[in-house]
Amino acid sequence: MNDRKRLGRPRGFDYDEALKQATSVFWAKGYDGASLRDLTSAMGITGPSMYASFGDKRELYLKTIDHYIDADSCAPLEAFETEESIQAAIRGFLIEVIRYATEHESGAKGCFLASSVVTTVGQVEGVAERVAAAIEYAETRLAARFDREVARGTLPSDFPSRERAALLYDMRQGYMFRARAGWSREQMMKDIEARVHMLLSSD
Amino acid sequence: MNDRKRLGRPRGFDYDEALKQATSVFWAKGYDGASLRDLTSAMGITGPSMYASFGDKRELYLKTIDHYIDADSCAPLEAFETEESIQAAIRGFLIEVIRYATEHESGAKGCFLASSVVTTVGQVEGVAERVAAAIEYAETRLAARFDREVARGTLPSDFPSRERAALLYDMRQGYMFRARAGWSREQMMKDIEARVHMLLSSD
DNA sequence: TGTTTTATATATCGATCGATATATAATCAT
DNA sequence: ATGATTATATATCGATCGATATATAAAACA
Repeated sequence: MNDRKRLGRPRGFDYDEALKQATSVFWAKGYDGASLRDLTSAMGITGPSMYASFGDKRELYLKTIDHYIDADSCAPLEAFETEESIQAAIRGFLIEVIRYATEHESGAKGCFLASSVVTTVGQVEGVAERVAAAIEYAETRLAARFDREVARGTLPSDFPSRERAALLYDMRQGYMFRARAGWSREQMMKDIEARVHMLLSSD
Repeated sequence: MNDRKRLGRPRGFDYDEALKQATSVFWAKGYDGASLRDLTSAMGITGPSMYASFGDKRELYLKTIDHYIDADSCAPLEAFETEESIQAAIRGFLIEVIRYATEHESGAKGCFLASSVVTTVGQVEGVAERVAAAIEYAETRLAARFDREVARGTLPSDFPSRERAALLYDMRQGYMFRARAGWSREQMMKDIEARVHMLLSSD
């Protein structure tokens, strides 16, 4: 169906890279605060190219959200899934969350979804369901590892996986919010061990 | 110094009520998304009256944030401080948070700070320190009651009050985020009891 | 009553907004 | 080479943005 070579003049910029730059602008300035001039300037393309490749401003915005969910916020989840013990997994997740919240390459603090996109729910059609899906997706992956530990016998058979996954995700949201308010990495790293312990407590 | 009667024509609108309406508009549309026409229309005043009474758009925005922190988000904290037992206090706090997140009179979901203001950190001068102060204020009040319970002997002497207060606040942020994404009151009420228990766990 | 002071109402400012019409450039198909 | 197709560049559209100049209305002071 889709040949590698398409008809007509090929585009002179990298689609995903442009989307990434647009994400940074939306992240830093918000949906309405990001003007088309801000966006196209950061993307390195002209207005008409943006409209031709991405649709209008709203469609570009939704594409940045989808791209972000797919590609940008996975390090904590991957740490959670690959660390050897469940303790190390939780610790790794929280450390990566804090690192991400405070040291993102774009210079923005927090999380695109939690710090910017959340404002446009109810204002930009299509946003609410994407945010809800992102929560559901992350919690499912978190709960899955807890379930695997239960199956392996390293967690008790009545361990409330889904409940603890939700709590872990709430901790993530808390860190994102604090980072946005200017909290430092060091401030947030302090009670990680206590949180690891609490997330695994049986009683 | 300030006589009750001031010189000149008295203003024809209620200052705090206008501020409250402005808050709703900023909450629903964000800082840049809220136009002066949106704002003045909701406030029931004309443009020049807004500028005369509140300054410019940015100053109005900061005033809505201050007013919101002072007056609008206290129900959960008050429940936390007035309930008889510490268990009931935590339960009451979480229930009030969920109610607030899903049933605010303005129709907006979530929390003004967590769902809108957070986007404008780094964009509108004066916002970051206000958000940080709001976190600090809430956590201090939460930790204070834990400390009181320790003093009363209803919590162990090594109970980590500040740490648990922070976790309780993170739960709040999680609920606000979920509410913004469209989660229902019922969905969020499910694991309250488990959370009450976990927040008080000693081991 | 007249002066001063503050608030409101009308009208409108220049700047910027998102979006596009038009023309040109670069590729594939024939 | 020629036509079809897609991307880019320039210029600019009407609408709306935040903000204000001017004139009028309503109060306290003299």
